[in-house]
Amino acid sequence: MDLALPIIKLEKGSVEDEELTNLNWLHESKNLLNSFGDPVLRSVSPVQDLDDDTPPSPAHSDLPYDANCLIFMAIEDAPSKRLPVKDIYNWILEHFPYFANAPTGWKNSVRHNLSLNKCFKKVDKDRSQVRMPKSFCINL
DNA sequence: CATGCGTTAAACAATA
DNA sequence: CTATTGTTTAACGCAT
Repeated sequence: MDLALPIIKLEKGSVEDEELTNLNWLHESKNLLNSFGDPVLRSVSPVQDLDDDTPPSPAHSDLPYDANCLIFMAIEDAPSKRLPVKDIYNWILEHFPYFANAPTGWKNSVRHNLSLNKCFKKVDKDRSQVRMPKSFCINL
């Protein structure tokens, strides 16, 4: 149990950072949630494109991926590697219709993860730009 | 069987 | 004062 830094579990380390570089699936987005119309949509789609190390049926719950991963992706996708809480919510909502109106309290979970994990760090405006009061970024 | 991890709920301090 | 944001506990369920 050394530890060093558990951070996200990167498979074995031979497939480099797929998650970080594999954000190609969200490229322009915009028409990702275009096939709406049914309240029984399954979502969990943008990812089926990924390799396959995480099949969509780990006996989990309804969540396609861990909140941790979603937050990670959201921040990584950000223009400057940092996002305010509200934008994180927004990012998730825009990419995963699942959260549109299902669970109650997933936002709470997001905040919880942001605070709990060492992977995310809170930063203030520092001496950069004026907009953006506080944001989270990935703590490498 | 015990421990660790992730998720959810909820009680709150701190700010905006 | 209200709403949002941030931190922290505790309780479960599941995997190791």
